[in-house]
Amino acid sequence: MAEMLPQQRRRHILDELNKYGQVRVTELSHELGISEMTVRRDLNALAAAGELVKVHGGATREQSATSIEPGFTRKLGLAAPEKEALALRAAELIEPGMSVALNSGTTTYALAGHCTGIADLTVVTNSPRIAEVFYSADNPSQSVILIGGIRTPSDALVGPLATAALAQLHVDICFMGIHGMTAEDGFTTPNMLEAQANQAFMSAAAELVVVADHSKWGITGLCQIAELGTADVLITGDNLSPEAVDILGQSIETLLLAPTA
Amino acid sequence: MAEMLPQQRRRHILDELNKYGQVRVTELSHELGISEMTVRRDLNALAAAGELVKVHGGATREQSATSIEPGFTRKLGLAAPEKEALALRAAELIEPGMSVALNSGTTTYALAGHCTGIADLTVVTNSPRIAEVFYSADNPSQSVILIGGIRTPSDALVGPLATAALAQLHVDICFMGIHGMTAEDGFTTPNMLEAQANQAFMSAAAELVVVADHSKWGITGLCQIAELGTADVLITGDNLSPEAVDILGQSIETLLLAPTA
DNA sequence: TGCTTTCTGATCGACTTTGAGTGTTTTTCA
DNA sequence: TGAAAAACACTCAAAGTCGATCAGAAAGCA
Repeated sequence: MAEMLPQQRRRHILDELNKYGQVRVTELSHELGISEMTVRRDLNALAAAGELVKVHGGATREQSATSIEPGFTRKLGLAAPEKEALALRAAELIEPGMSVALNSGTTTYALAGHCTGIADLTVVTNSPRIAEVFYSADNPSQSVILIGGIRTPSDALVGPLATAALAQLHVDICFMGIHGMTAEDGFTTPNMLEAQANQAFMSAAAELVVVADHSKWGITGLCQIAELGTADVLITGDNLSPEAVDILGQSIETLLLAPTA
Repeated sequence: MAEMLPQQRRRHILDELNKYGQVRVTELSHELGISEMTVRRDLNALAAAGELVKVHGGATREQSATSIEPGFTRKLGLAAPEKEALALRAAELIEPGMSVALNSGTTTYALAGHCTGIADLTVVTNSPRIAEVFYSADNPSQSVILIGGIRTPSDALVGPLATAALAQLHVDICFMGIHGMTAEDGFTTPNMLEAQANQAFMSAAAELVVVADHSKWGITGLCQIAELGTADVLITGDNLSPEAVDILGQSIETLLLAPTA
């Protein structure tokens, strides 16, 4: 191997990494004809730049999508206390015997955990993860309908199959988690197909309850699901700014503020 | 297997776990070419990180260990070697670019583990667990359609929603696991709704491949799915009795016997 | 040329990983 | 129930890896 500029050398390391998914210090040292110390220095620089992840013996590519989805589990941990409060407040709206729809989201996921004890519940959801909560609880008086479709990264089943299935169903109440809400743009989500599925949820429900923690206010996602006024009830945290509460109060009939402290 | 960095090794363990739902210390040791002690250390580290749950002999996914799911996981363990052999044989029938249907079952679950690497695959299934295998693998060239419905104890989504969804779809090939088969009653299953869903799978597929280990022969479930002759291909173990092979050969065009030893 | 800056390689003590030995615990099966 | 087999955890020595440090080499600049 001819002499290489440091820049080329690092480029080469990244190429190797892309080719094999891993590089080891000893191999690079031998292959490039440089000392292990220099290889380590290169790896350190590349790691600092976020190009790779150092591990004992060498380095690997960052993405670890295969292990645990950070998208869902981690997000649940973030605003967990407030989400729990919203979920508790939402669960109070559910009576035994009702049919309930839960779209996919971390707040509705938290809500699901509080619903497994309610008798004679029929649950409709497009989230395999939420369905799993009820499967595990195995409450014989409950029935769970999982809507089919293709899965988005945020664990929602969407697409033609999902909307077609929802068109056939009618539920008493739909709890809907969203990604953003503003006075102008209403409820929004970053995923177009999810927005479509959520609209199908709305059509299938006699009553629409939107659950959204205070951090959702002021955020506009790519796609509008509905105007603010479409929701019959909005459940949010009592740490929402008074101005926001004021604006929301004008559009939405019932505003429930869950205690967050 | 090339030398692996510890980090990669652990990821590999998690991949195996996602594919098969369980891993064994001895198998991993042999497969990765490392001592059992090192495998145990890896499992301990992964268990400490909450990525899996250690059990005697190996490790399982958190889900199946905490939630009571005797129907599925245990059954997989029983005839695992033969099921694996069938799955391998079945996977050979799949070409890149195909659309494939997998009904719910332990054999098709095993098959799913061998399909995650096939490019441009479209997978249709009514098993959340099988869908999860593909979600975890996260192969960007594959798309997974999960059929909706209500869930049976054996992890199948069935009912009107399921059959309606399948009526809209057409796949090149359907792999179907069954519970019993005899000359008189054909392929059978104990669950009526599952039988119905399986018939919908058949209608949606250009080619029907039934996968059934030798223990299924002579068993009649409550509900007939189809006559023996309906299957284009039957994949079973070579430890099936010669008489059964003879009878099956008369009804079914192609009989594939997977080596079980 | 002489000076500074940057890069490099060797050394070395500290740390990590690994597999084998050994005794204990768990499981299996008669 | 009890013995054999399998799986387990603990420990230790060897091998491998790491980063701090320092001296020399190379490159940039006046």
